[in-house]
Amino acid sequence: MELESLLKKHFNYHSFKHGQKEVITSILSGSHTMAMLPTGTGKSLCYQLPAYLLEGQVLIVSPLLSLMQDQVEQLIIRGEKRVVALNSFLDKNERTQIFSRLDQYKFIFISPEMLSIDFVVHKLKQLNIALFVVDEAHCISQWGYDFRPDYMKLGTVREKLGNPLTLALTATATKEVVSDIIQSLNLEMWNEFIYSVDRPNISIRVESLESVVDKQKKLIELVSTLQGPGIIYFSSRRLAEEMVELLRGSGVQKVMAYHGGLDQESRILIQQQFLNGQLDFICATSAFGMGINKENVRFVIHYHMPLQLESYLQEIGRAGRDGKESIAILLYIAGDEQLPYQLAESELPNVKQIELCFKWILNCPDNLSNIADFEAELRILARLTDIQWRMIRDYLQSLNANELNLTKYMNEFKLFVEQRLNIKRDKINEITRWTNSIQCRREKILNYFDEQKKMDIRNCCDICGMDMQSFYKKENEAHSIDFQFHWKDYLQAMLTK
DNA sequence: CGTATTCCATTTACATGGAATACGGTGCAGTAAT
Repeated sequence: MELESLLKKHFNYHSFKHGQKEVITSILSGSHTMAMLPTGTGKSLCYQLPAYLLEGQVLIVSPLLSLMQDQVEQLIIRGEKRVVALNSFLDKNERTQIFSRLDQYKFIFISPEMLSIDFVVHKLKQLNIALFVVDEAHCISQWGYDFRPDYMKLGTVREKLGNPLTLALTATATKEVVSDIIQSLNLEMWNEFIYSVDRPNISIRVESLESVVDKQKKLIELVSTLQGPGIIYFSSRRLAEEMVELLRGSGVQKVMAYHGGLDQESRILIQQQFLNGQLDFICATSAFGMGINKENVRFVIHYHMPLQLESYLQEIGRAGRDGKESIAILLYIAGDEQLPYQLAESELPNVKQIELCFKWILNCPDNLSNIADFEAELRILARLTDIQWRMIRDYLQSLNANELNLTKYMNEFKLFVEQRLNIKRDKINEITRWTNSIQCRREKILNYFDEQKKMDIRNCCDICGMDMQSFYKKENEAHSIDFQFHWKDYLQAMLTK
């Protein structure tokens, strides 16, 4: 077969993994393609192989700078030199240079934010874009509404680029997420490849506890007895840091915290140390995980519950990529769902803030023509975060300045925010119900993703019954090999690239 | 909502309890460029 020989030639693999060939064939037939492949199936091959059969450039929209840099590196290591990442890492000179010879690249990685700049789109338009790829496409649905609104503009961008052939890739997607992706990309006809989200080798367990002290004790007990390596997820940076100290105090040494508050260097370092086995445990926020491919993670513990089952599934999916038996444990105290509710609420502007803003604008003589002029003042006055301000600003900018009925618009905006909040609350309700349920954990998750549980699984979940012995450290376990890893050299290499 | 921190009054103690307040996640990004 032609595809297999290409696979051998460019990637040195002998056979495709589950789903890859179908997705690639679909693209090569010229159909827009929505592919949901389980974590660790080698999603990037789905656009990299077709790239060699298509005339023109492959444009890949990627959510994280680190992910882009990583993919670029991988391609370069494989001998593909025609690769570039368009992002804020480029300095002025590099940028000028690269934009002047964009057509010489085969693979162009880009952030959705960059794609919202007119100049960039103008430049891309002059290319022959053979394939428009949205990597981690669930970000559209998960982030696009508020956190990273440029994700919602990808459809418009696609149109400006002349509706190129499109591939959306993700590992987690409910029917709603899939339809969000299709809609916001403005796809009319497309092929869908949806595979099971189930990961039979991950046992699922909820530990109900009475108090914070119990929870901390339980965490220490688990981390010191379970077979590592493992990831512990928190919804608070401070707590992640504190638990590292607590674990160290209890004799767990090879543990570090990872969250968005750390500088880029520390994040790279800690991630690498975990990948190399110099760290056994990571206390992390949701900042940790996307694009991390560590095969032998044996457990994922949640100290706090995520804001939706989609996130939960993504996070526990980082365990057991090697197919070996692994465990996911959620530590739960009744009422824990209050933190997610609070996080969801504080992300959006509240009624008071909205009223304050509109009132202020109403009293402003030249109100909507130059929003940027009063940004600073208004933001301080209403104590708006970046995200809150952006939502308000984008809404104001969408208004027709000729017929200003601010009261009407304000109520419309309030309603819009209320609806977003209700969607977020529903998701939290869903995961809370799941936590408190007495039905098979796996079955309920699968049902949420519109699947049925098809087989009996050993050590399925705490409801079906499981033997915790399988997950404890083995006696006389050989200590993980310490690689001679010179982190200073590594960092130097990363930073001078 | 729940937890941790700060503030303040007490009846004069350098400490303590209770009230008020702050905090809680995810990331990209030209100051022109066609």
